[in-house]
Amino acid sequence: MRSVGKMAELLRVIAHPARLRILEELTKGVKCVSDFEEFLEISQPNISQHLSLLRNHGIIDYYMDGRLRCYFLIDPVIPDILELLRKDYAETLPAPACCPVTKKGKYPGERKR
Amino acid sequence: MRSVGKMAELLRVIAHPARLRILEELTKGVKCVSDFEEFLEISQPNISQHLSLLRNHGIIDYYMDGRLRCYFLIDPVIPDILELLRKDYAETLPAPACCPVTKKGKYPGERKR
DNA sequence: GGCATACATTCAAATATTATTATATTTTTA
DNA sequence: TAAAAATATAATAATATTTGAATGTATGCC
Repeated sequence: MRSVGKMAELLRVIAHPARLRILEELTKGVKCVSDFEEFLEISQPNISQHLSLLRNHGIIDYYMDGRLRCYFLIDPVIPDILELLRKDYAETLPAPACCPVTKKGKYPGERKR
Repeated sequence: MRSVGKMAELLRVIAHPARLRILEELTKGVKCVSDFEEFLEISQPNISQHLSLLRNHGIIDYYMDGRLRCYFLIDPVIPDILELLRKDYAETLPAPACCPVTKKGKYPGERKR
């Protein structure tokens, strides 16, 4: 079981639009840096920096193909997280039943929303 | 379908150890601020700051019970994400099949790991 | 009304993240 | 072997996040 610290670290590392798009692409297959340049409107060094961050955290890896670096996903939780994020939830969660569970609480007052 | 920017924003907001612990507790039921003080080793104002951030992003809400604020989850994706993060994955993803999909690539060279 | 409780807000300092620019590295090709 | 291609690294500047300290606000109770 992952610690809360590790969970936070993982989320922090993927919580960036460019990195999410990189990961989305990698769930479809191997991609090299120049492939990413085609659809990310950020500079090449910046793409490399995002890729390095993901690799340093064990989320992706690469192999060499001539002078290309072919990146691919290695962390299996990533496709699952992306699938959840794409999902549409119709409703917010049901409001809690009338009586608060909190230790000090008594009968609930007005809901402020 | 959530935009990549919205996905990143959601992840960024929950990607903090204290906020993850708050959310873990809230998946179990309603909690007020003093309940959180018992297991988070951070100051009361800091707890309030984290709660405000989560509320400003539509992840939690509260109702008043006398002078207690009873917080509860409203974003339905949160329990699902937490469940995924708790899950243990035995293996890393399988390495990609031998031939890179990348446009420019030829036959893969040595894997550098 | 006055005090205590429960909690929020504000401001500032410390720290972390991000993007930019310039430069370096590695491999292929001519 | 020199040049070009593909990519990484380093340094810096801009921005965002986090925390701590002080103070503010609302509610219930005496």
